[in-house]
Amino acid sequence: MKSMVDISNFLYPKTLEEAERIQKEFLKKLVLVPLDFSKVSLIAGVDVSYVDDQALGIVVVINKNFEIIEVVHERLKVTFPYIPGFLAFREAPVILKCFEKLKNTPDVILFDGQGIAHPRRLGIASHVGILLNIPTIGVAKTILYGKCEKPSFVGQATELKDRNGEVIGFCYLSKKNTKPIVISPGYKTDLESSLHIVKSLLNGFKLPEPVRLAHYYSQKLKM
DNA sequence: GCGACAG
DNA sequence: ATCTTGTCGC
Repeated sequence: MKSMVDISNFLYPKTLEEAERIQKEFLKKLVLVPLDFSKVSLIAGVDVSYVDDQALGIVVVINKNFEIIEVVHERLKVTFPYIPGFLAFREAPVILKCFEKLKNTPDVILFDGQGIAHPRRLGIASHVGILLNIPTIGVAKTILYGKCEKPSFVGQATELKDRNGEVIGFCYLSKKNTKPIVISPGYKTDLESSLHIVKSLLNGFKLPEPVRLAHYYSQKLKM
């Protein structure tokens, strides 16, 4: 996949204030529209793990039959600390590096983290989606921002709402004896389509297959 | 000022 | 995320 990202400026803020300005600027570019899963053929999953001060990024591309089409990985020294609300500034660099190497162009990308379920609507899924101009969805293991009632049975989705009561995502019980996952649209997807797509990719596991595989490979690559 | 707080 | 063994539940 060809690199079309004008890296450098907004990728490495020097202060939190600068990072917040970038998020507010990116918010203007945020687009939330339905994504027809029937027109999707390639789905990517992204994950990042760490070894000392090195970030290991992984992108796994599968088709709708859950067959692995491509896997790429890259390493990059981390330059930004982990600060809730600013995860993208820590992980986007190595993720973008992976996409520069990727030959396929996925129709939608699933992230391990939030989409718009974020204080400024700019979780890592939204952030990277804007940079790549590819539809994205956030699939997190815990809530960063917002409140929702706990789903009580497998398959139930409860609305995740912000302080104003606006729905920004869903808490979804994808499997028995597990914690609900947090689903939110990232970019060029919406609430309904992001939930539908994630459900379609579960394949019996807690996390959608692309994300599960990405996490699996990122861990295995360190052995 | 006191909690909450993706990976 | 990462440091780490066994263990409860399906």
